[in-house]
This record gives sequence, C-alpha cells and structure tokens, in this order.
Amino acid sequence: MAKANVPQISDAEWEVMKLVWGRGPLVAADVVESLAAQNRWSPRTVKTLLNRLVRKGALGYQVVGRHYVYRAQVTRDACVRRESSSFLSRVFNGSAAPALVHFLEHEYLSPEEIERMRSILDGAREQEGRP
Amino acid sequence: MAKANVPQISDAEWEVMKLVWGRGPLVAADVVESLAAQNRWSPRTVKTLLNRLVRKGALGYQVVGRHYVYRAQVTRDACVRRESSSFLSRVFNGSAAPALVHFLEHEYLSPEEIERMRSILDGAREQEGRP
DNA sequence: GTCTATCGACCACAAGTGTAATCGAAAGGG
DNA sequence: CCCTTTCGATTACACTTGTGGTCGATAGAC
Repeated sequence: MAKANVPQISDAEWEVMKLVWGRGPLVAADVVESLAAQNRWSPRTVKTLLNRLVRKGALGYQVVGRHYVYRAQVTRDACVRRESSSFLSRVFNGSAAPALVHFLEHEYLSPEEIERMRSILDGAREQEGRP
Repeated sequence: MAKANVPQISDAEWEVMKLVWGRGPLVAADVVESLAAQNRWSPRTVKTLLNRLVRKGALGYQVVGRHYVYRAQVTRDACVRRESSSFLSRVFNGSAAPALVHFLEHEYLSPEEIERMRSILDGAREQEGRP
C-alpha cells in the first residue's frame, strides 16, 4: 500500500500546491507574490488557502523566525493520481482510453505533442504486461 | 463558436446525466429506480439532483400527464469537453500529453487499448493543423 | 364521492469553496 | 521606548454539493 489519505484539493488550492511542488519550501509572502500577480487574488485569499491546505494535511510548515515556511506533505504524483481517478470515473466510467480519445479529438494537440505521445506509446508497448 | 454555456455538473449530477444521455428521455421514477439501486440514494436525493440540473439548464422536461419527462439540454460531448479542459488545466497546466503519460504509468491501459491509441494517433498525424 | 398514495415544489442543513476582512502580537523604524 | 507595519489566527459570508425531509395537489382505489 502507499497513498490512501490524499486529501481533496480544490481548484484554487491546486494553484498553491503546484507552486510549492515546483519551487520547494516557500514562505507565505512568496506564495502571495506569485499567485496574487498571476491570479489576481488578495493576499488574504492566499493565506486562507495556505491555512486550509495545512488543515487538510497537504502542506506542513516550520516556524522560522516569525515566518512560516510551507512545504508539501503529499506528493504531486499522489494528488494527480487522486484527481485523475476521480475525473476518469466521473466522466468516463473509469477508463482512460476514451479519455485519451477525447483529448486527441478536442484538445488540439500540437504535432510535436502527437509525436511525443507516439513515442510514449511505443515505449509502453514494449513493456506491456506489468502488474 | 459553439458551446460556452455548458453548466458545471457535480459528481452526483454526472450520474444522472449519464443515465439520461444513455437511455434517452426518462421520467423521474426511471431515474430514481436506476440510481437508487446503484448508488443507494433516496428518491428525494434523486429528485433534488433532477431539479438542480433543470435549474442549471442541463436538463429540460415536458409534462406528460402528471409526470415530467426529462431530457438532456446539453450534449454529453460538450460536458465532457468542459470537464476535460478543467481537469487538464487544474492538474496538468492544460496539456494533454502529461496526462497521457500519467495514465500510461498508473491506469494500466491494456495492450489493445494501447494499439487503439496508436492508430488514432496515426489518424491524427495526418490531419494535423485544423482549428 | 372520499381517502390515500404519488408527484413535483419548496425547505433544510452541514461541509466545502471562493473571496476576503478584522484582530492581536510582535518586530523594526525612528 | 512608542508607533506602525506585518504576520498568522480567527471570523465572515454567499454559493455549491450531498443528502434528505415536508407540504399541497391530484389521480386512482374502492
């Protein structure tokens, strides 16, 4: 076993988590600075999001001087997995293939992305049959 | 242009919509019957969901005798598109390719599905560059 | 014709979300 | 040392969502 207690992370909270995953431990001010600009959120809003993420167990913090340094307590991969499986089961009854078909038909992948996907599939074909 | 006002559809509401899309116009009792068994929902709960979907514009109804016959007002495809793009942007910053990688790594597509994806990609490659 | 079982309309209520504002302590400027 | 700025804690508030209950009309059962 491994995951299990990955909390639910809302839309706005994902923005915060992506930042923390991407840039490592951050103090609130850094998060505010990045997100306020990008999403036009008030600093208060960002603080609230940080708080909720801590309460949910998605973030932890260390007190350094009079600042909090936030760091992720759950891996990005675990969260992605949770979201993906919820998305797939809600929309595609749990199967990934129809989802991919849909992406191909509607999300307008660039030729480069299509080539990239082909090579990913080539790789996958060679090791089919793992657990 | 085309879509735009596809309403947000919640998890529980998706169950209702999938039923209506799959089986065509239904009276409330049919929906209740299918979903109460499957999801252990009270009939009231199902009624509430139907109501909310009507209010959102996702379902419409015709009064037939003293029953309502519900039918979809939005296509499944439009809703799938909305969900997909929200999912992709929330979790993968909007690109489908990383989503594919994730599905391949974790959702265990069958070899047949992988082959199917390949042939779809072959098709996609040939007509790359439409809107 | 009257009584009851149904149907849809409207109400409830707690948890989660988006979006903040207020408050009290503490730290740094002068 | 005092005042202001800053930080985190606490509070707010409307909307959505999951989950269901109440109520008045009405169509059938007798």
